[in-house]
Amino acid sequence: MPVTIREIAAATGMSIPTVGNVLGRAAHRYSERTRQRVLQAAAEMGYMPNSSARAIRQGRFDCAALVLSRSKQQTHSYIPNGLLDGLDQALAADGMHLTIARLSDEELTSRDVVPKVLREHMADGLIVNYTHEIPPAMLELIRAHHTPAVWVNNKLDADCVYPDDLAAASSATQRLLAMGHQRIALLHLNARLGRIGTLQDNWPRMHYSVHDRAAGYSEAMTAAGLKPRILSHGQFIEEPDQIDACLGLLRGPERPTAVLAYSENEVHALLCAARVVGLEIPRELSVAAFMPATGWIAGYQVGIVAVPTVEVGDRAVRMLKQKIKLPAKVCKPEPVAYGLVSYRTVAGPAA
Amino acid sequence: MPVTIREIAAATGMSIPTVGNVLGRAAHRYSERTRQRVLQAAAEMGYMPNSSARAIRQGRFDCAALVLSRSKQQTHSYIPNGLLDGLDQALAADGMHLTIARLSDEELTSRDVVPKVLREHMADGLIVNYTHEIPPAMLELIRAHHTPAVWVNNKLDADCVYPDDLAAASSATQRLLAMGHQRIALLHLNARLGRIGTLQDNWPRMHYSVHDRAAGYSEAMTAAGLKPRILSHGQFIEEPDQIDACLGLLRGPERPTAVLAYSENEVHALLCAARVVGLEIPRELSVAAFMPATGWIAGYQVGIVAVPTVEVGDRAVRMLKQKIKLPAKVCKPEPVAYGLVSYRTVAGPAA
DNA sequence: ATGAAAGCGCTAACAA
DNA sequence: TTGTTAGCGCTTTCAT
Repeated sequence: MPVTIREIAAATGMSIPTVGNVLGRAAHRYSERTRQRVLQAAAEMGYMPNSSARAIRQGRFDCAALVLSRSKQQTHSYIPNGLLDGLDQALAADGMHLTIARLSDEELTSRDVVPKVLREHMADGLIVNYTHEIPPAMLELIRAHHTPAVWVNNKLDADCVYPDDLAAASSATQRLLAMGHQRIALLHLNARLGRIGTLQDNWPRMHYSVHDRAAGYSEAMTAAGLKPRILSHGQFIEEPDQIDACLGLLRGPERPTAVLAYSENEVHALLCAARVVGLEIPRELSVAAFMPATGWIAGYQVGIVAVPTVEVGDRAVRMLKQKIKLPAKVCKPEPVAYGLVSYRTVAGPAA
Repeated sequence: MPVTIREIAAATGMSIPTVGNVLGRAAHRYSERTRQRVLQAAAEMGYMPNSSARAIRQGRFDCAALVLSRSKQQTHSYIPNGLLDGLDQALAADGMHLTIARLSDEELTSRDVVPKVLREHMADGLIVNYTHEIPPAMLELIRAHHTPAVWVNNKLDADCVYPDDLAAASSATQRLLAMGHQRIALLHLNARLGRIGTLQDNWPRMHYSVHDRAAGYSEAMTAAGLKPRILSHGQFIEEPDQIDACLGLLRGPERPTAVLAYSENEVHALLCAARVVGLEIPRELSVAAFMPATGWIAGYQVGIVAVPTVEVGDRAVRMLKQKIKLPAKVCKPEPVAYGLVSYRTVAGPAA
């Protein structure tokens, strides 16, 4: 049986509100003696406030719910650690906490299996991390919930926070150009996100970063008077033999001196191919990848274009707090600039 | 303003309990007409039950909290998708949901920064996923919370659920032996988990699987009259050049015909080295790794010893539910058997 | 089959 | 400085 303020009141001979106030935000109104007695009794008895009782009284839950899609294919959660950190930190600043709801796409179509978090009222706002195109049933659910919602990692008309991949790809390319590289390739082998297409494609569409990273890269190359070179599954590679594809790139004519990889996934194959061909990194080949944090891959600490996951979480919570205050508020989409670019496998091209 | 049963009562002319009962578990006690009116009004007005109100009335939150350590180094959350799935599913079966609390080790030492989830009363139980050794401050916090707790992915004296790495390593090795392999090596290059040591080492210790996978493998090899061969950072490899280490293994005397990799991490380097040496997989080299799910690495779909993450989540929740019912109950540690072993990069040794 | 009354734990008025 | 009263939204008696 958990301890309540009533029991502390009984134990100390104080009234219930006195105990509540001392343990709450009005401790200063009471005498030192009373405070001590109450605090000591609370500590001894192991008191912890019941957050539901408070929630009901104050009319808010001090809670945000993170809504996630459920992907059967991926080994790890598509929640980068940084996102959780950013969310958690920003929420904790206002005494809020995070609750989780995962939905599989199947659940969304069959109406009765709606997860509890969306069926009941238990959060002041929703953070929706839906990396593919949002299924219509999902949108409807969120709307019907009448709870402020902010979308992360997705570009929408409003109320979203996402990494600015367009700008990041462009500036990363510019950096490589500034170092003297001319033959820079963009590598995107991972086919799981779906084929490259346009916004008219059927759901699930690819993540916006597929397009934006390619576009940012191309723009920077074109601006420098160079021809973009994108090695991308669905465009040039038919078979999923990634190492062979990379070998082709590194052995073919006009071997690139620098490669920008769409994600960690490409790096494995690329580093392997470089080793087979006998290229020294970074002297003969610079490698950089879009990743949330630095990581050692096959012995290399790979240069990264650092996806600003923490900041996305932080900004999403800030936006959500605004919307909780002013439920009618519609927020402009917020692209988040990529952070410092770290380049351990990157150098100028060999002379 | 969210809709309450009082407003539905006003709109339909029914009493508050009538509405509450119809929308709750006692709908059968009312006439068809009443039920229809109430349900329709609720639907039209967009009613959703307030879970805090219910929680306070019923004396339980229908909520479990997942307590996580915060690791600065890892790119992805150390929550395998499967764990979340298992937890979520088992909780949803009883109308429960999941809340998250992340603690950094720094927070644990300074007393006042205790996360809300551990400071307040908001869950009926705790699922603690602490992959390193549990810091004493943490244990104390959990104990002081007086809430049933189950530990996952860790071996403790009681109340824990963890993958049975010992048995899995042994049986995976036996399988390879049964296929005709004799020169089987265990590869563990990842140094991040800390050096291999004994239980007397200082915190943070390595994860138990480091020891158990090695032990299970060694046991099976020894039982077959073969000498175990463990290539492990801190034992033979001084520098973190993983590819070179793997090249050494594959080029050295007594080249193994099969390699059991501690995790995905080792596979990158190993596959790369195999390519450099020119070994055909799986004909000349079989590769299997301990991983939660199959994944393509550098173009290969790697054989796995499948970490039973879903089942761990499921079992943890079951155990927690028992402990919620009988708070005094102490549960025996539950090793979870590894699931079906899938082997796409594995075959018998070349004759 | 339905409603009246009471109460969960906490907090916000207000009174003393 | 402290206690009294009332009420958040919902559920559970117990009458009617």
